[in-house]
Amino acid sequence: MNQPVRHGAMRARNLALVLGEIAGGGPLTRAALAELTGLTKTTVSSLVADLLSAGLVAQAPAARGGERGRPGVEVRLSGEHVAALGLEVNVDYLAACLVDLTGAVRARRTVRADNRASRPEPVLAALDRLAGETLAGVPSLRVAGAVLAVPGTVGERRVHHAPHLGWRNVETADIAARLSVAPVAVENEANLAALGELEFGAAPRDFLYVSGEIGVGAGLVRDGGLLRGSSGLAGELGHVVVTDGGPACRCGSRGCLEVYAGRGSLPDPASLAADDPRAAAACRRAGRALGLALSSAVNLLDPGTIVLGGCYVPLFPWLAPAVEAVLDERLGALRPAPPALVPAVTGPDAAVLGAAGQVLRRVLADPASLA
Amino acid sequence: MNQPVRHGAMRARNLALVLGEIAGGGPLTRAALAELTGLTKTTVSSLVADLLSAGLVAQAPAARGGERGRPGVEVRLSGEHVAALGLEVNVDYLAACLVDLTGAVRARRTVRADNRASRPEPVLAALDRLAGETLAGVPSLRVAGAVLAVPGTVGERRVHHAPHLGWRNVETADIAARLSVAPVAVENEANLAALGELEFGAAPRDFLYVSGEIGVGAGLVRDGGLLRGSSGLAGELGHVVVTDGGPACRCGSRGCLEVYAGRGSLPDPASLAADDPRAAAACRRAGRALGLALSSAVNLLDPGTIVLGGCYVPLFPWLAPAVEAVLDERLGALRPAPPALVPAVTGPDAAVLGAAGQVLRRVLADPASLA
DNA sequence: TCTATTTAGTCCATAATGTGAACTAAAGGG
DNA sequence: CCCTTTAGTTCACATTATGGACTAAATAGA
Repeated sequence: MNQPVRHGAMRARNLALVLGEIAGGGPLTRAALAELTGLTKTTVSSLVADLLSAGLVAQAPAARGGERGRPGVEVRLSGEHVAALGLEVNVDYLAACLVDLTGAVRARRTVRADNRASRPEPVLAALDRLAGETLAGVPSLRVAGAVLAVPGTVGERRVHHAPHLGWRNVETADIAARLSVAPVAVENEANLAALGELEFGAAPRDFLYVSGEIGVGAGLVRDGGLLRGSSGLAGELGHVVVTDGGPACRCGSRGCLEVYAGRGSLPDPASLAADDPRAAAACRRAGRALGLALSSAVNLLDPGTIVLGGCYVPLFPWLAPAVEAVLDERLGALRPAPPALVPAVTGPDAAVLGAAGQVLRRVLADPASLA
Repeated sequence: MNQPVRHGAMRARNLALVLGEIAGGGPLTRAALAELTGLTKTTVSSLVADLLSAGLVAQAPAARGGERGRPGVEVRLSGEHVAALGLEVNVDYLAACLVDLTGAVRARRTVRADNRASRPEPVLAALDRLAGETLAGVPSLRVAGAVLAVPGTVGERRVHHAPHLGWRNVETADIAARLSVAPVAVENEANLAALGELEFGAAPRDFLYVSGEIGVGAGLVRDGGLLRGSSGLAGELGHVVVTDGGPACRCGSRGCLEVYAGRGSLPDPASLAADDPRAAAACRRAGRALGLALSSAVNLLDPGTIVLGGCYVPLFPWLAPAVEAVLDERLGALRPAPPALVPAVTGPDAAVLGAAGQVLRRVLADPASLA
């Protein structure tokens, strides 16, 4: 941010501006791009030429319906040259997926693996093999980088603590050194799931994603970016107070949301479908606790929408009424209306997809670094 | 953000870069600026010439202690030309203050006024008179703009709701039209107090400011900027759950923090100084509630530091131990250490100072708009 | 005191980049 | 077949940063 702006930086920004319009607004002619960006036709032509030679965009004559004038040439994102790798280490599986610039998933692999109380080295070796197999199927794409999703707290330079994996203070640089792609970034799984929902799901640009897994996490997406916190530990919704002095939580405290609404406290969706009244009651209890914690989160973060993901998705029809009742009750007078509550649509792939999406986002934001 | 970058924008950024270094790093010579910014001496000289002719900086020969070589000319912020107006409408007073570019308070006025259940027009007329009087004492300064602090929720274009003033849906444009300065922006009082603490207090760049008044508000400052929420309603710490089903709160819900730790529930600092055990016990109760709410806030927002402001400042020695005890208890295992807890230093002026500071920040971020 | 050295700041030719008007290209309409 | 319309390119020009040469002003040492 505090870098001087030279001619190169000016061009880099304009390159990103044009590429961003192409990515956001479908295929566009140079003339339309000039109109949209405010740049001259001359400049747009020159920028598009750079994007073409970098392989980021492709062009084709525009399909048109009888308008007068010379037909334009439409420029669109090219899926044929650049792609991004999303990786995930989770408690009982490893996953990799390759997504091209257009957002199309070109290859995907998942293997079961018990990573409880594991050491990073063998897990990363297995992950690197999986990544290699994933790339092997689609050899012509240049991989612009990878992002790794881990279920734990991730700071600037290291994974602070991933309790279910038993990892503590694992340096990002060490992780990167054990993988055959570069560059590699590491990010919290719930955060990446939130971004996956943003880019591959139906979520608006501004929402709180709640990831219901063994633990409960949350990622706040604001204007397309994540709230990370001063040390990357923001969004620990699972340890928000529900009952002062309630049952003990594995974090050492008591009455946290995770105790009431973690996967361990939720019924099987099958028994709900079978109209088991005990399961429905358990869902209502969890929903009330989730509503209480979310009311605090809404007061503090003011998200426009709340997206329930992970294991909350199949339970959504039973969970949502209780959550909404508490939100209505607690958020009445102060704000116009409580945020909308919706289920996630990306499913268990959200985190890997979000991880790949982060790489794509970096490419779109700074195409000059590839050209 | 999605604007094309032309030569003019390039220069504007570099102008801001140089001015930012001058503002942040005290008086600096052109050579030092070139070193710090990465720009060439030539460019720095040209940029400084623009800043000088805009009246934003002044220069004077450097005081030096026997080094060899030609002595440099030190460039520093000039307090003689540009200033900012901070304004505040609160429940029982109006305030205005004029701060020059160096951050020095050049004039300040406060008048008592009962603004409960008021209409905006007469209040703004009185505020405009107060602003006029404040400016009258210091006629040579050019006022670059004003920011108005109000105790309520503020969105992009309007004040949504200021319950204690009885204002609802008051348009920012209408407010601006009734004041004799321009441009005018409006912002929540707790948010501006947070920024006041940032710029005029001792807070780091990254903290949660808790404003204890009749209600309890909070402003999260991250990297020098504010977390506003999707509709400007973030930071409502006062209505975070402390006890599900606790005593009724004026927001219509129950067991909110405000019930336990609003000004109405806190003892008089004088009785604490007189060692009244009942007052100390009340403080401990409030502190425990504040600690519970803050533990949720820390889990969600991960601030590096928590600054207690407003009426919590005189109570800090009695309040802090209870708050810290709860934070230690609830945040133990997950993060390295709970955030530091410190009292605010700016006092009741925090909001007006922060308001003026916002104008200064805008000038520093975009000096080209004035030049 | 004079000269070398060092550091600050300016001058000027050059390079990068966007602008805008003129121009060329390619379509449809009459 | 020519006119009009729209797309895209060419070229002279403006703006701005660069970098080396130059000037300015101090101290150190002979």
